[in-house]
Amino acid sequence: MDDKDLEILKLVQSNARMTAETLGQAIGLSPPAVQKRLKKLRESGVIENEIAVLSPARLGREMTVIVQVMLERENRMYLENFKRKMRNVPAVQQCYYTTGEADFILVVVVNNIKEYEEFTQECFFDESNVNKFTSSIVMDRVKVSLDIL
Amino acid sequence: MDDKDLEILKLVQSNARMTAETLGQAIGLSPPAVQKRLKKLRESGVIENEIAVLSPARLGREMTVIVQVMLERENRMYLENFKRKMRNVPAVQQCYYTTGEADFILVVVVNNIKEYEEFTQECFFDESNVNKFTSSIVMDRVKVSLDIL
DNA sequence: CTTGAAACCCGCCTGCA
DNA sequence: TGCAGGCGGGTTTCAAG
Repeated sequence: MDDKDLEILKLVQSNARMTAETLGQAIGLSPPAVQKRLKKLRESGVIENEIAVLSPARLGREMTVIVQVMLERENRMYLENFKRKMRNVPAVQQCYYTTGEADFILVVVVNNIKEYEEFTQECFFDESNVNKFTSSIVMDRVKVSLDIL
Repeated sequence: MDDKDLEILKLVQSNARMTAETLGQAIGLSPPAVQKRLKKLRESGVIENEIAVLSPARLGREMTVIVQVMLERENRMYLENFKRKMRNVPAVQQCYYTTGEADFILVVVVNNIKEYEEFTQECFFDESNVNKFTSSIVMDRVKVSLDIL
């Protein structure tokens, strides 16, 4: 992990389709050298995976909601149950276990308000440990990225 | 956009490195056919881009904070200023303009608490229109994905 | 760096609606 | 007749020596 690796990461985190040749001339390295570095970065887990980012709008996913969830009881079993549920529900794009007022903060993506209502029914009312939750409707997805460099 | 396209999207949204051949035999299509569909999906913007997902832990980005921001004044110019700022600050991974108590909800990724303090100084105190903000420290990134299918 | 193998891209042709 | 799938070429990219 040196500066060259970091430069490669900075580039591929916003575009994974760059060829080794393009990357190479951007940072001053031969294509095979770049490929070897990429291979190591993937194997070591620095690059976790490579994904296609889809357009929510083009696919009818018009609605994003950020939800703060307060649980009833906070013992370990309930926490794990809730986490497992979140991982398995497709509408939940992101789930964070946090300090502060809320126990969990979610980013939920659905087609419309009806689907959101169904989601809350399934996850927050039925057989659940949720005490309270507050929903914030997203009016503008100002910035959405996973870049960390 | 038919079922085959949707199947392709479902696969590539979690792994963009699948070859056209692999995709083809998963959904019953020849490799060239898959490539043509991918090309169209990219050109039409259904696939916005393809990115490498990096490991925050491996890169020292140990700290994720979810921030709710209430602005002082909500007129258009201040909103746009704030949005522009968020887009330009690298620590801000995500920024949503929302209904509800908070005007904006942010996902911020930093190395440590000191960097977070610097971030708040830069974005919330100096020459800014921020009335109040609350920080929730993330203890567990239970689920982080961009999948929408 | 060089080489062999594999994946991708671009024609053309065919079949079907 | 127009659109989508399949096949073949050449070209680029990838991966091992």
